[in-house]
Amino acid sequence: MALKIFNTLTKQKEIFTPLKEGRVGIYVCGPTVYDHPHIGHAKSYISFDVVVRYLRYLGYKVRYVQNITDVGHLTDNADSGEDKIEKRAKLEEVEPMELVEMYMRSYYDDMDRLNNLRPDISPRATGHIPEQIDLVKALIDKGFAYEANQSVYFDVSKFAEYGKLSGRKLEEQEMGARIDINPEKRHPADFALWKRAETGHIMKWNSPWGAGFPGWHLECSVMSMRYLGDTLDIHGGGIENVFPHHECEIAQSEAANSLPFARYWMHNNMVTVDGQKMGKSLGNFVTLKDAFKKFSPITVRFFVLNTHYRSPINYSDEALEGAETGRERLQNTIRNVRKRLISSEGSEGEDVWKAKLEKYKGDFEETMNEDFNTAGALAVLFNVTREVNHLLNSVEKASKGVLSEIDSFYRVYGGDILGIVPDQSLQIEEKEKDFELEDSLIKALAETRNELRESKQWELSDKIRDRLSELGIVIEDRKDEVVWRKR
RNA sequence: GGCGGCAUGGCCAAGUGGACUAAGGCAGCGGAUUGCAAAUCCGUUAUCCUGGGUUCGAAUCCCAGUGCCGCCUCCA
Repeated sequence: MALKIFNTLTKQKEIFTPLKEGRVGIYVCGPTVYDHPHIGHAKSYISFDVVVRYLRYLGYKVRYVQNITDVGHLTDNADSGEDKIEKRAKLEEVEPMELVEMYMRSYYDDMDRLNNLRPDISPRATGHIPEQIDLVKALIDKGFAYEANQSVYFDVSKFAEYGKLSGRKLEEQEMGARIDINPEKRHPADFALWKRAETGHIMKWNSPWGAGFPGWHLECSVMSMRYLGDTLDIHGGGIENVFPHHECEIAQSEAANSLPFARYWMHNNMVTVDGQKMGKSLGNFVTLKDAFKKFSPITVRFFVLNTHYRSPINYSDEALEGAETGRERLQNTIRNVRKRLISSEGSEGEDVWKAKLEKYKGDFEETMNEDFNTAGALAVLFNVTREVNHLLNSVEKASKGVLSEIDSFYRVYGGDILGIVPDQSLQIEEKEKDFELEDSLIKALAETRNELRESKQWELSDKIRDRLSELGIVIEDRKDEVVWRKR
């Protein structure tokens, strides 16, 4: 059983083998930090977070690089228009780098809440200007690029394989269909490597061609190769970047050093809202901060993982509510296991459960090995949960041995790999001072209520339960205990 | 105009030639449990967009049609 990855380059699932045994270098296109992250970022970065987590689970030493674009991304298209950062900075009356800091923090803040692990390296485009200039020089020297009026363009006609990722042929494209053809270019499909800074442009650097700034595609080539070598194992990003962004990355990288740029190209599909693509420029995007007001970040994560990364998902309150209920069910069982663990003892039945869980591990790996089928992986978790609930409801008490086997299963498969099971949910909660007070108060009420129940004073005992329910506290009368939880 | 993708129960969503008499979640219904609830468990709800074809056998492959979506401007 081996991990298979759908490679956009070959349009099929391939068995994954890294270039260097035991090590994986992965580069994922990061955000342009000029606004708060939205639900689309969540899908993309949760998907790749799980890819990285699963590769690590399989034993690979992974280096995960995800850039921060803080210059060169223009409003109209890759080669014209205003710099997005500069434009927004003017609007908010701050320095461009101040804006970048602001939204970079916002980005990491949201990603942390989604329980995405931080990349190992988060290089910034502005921190790699000399390297980018070097690559442009190399491309000019090799005849793949030309200077025109202090800008430098990549000559796509010189790179025979241009189009191999996206399946596009230059002659079939309707050039200038949607954007004006830039007269500086020899061929309309040529793309900017370096742009001259027009008067008033703030973010600019000196170069052999005059003051200017790097083209958008350039940073990814430069930074990925700098930290992962000339050939990456995996390059990931959103499907909308296949063309032109990734196609251009391949062209400039492979033209420069005549080596394959990336061995596996992975692209995640898009998030739609009401069936329509969500885009920054369309204005219909849902920011994560808004989503988090209604749903917990882990619910958003669950929602994303419930669909394969290459399928689109439609964001709606109904769908998120469904995800929330499902996630809570899972969480409840895990909490119950952890609660029982504290007071349990012995090890009866441990072997039986080890064998059971072994089977589920097999199921989990089998489905994840099929191009990271996280929806299938969640199904395995629910199948385990059904069986665990049986155990929890049975008359004989589960032993400590069994419960800790189950707990570690959830920690590894629900926690380490899928990231939807908080590490220490119970312990953290119980360490909080407020929690202790809250717990004693509710338990005091529950005791009183139980006395009322014993004397069959249903009206009063129900009133207590209803009042607590109004406050978001759910009371469950189990056979031998009363438990409470927040809704 | 060119390129690509998708269409599975009320909703979401796996599965992509034989163990599918189609996973899992949400919602519903019936039952167990409960003083009533909650939680949990059990049962129940699909022949896979339409029409052809290939095959011993198709949700899964091919052809045609219909519908939806993405890319060819920036976007994760």
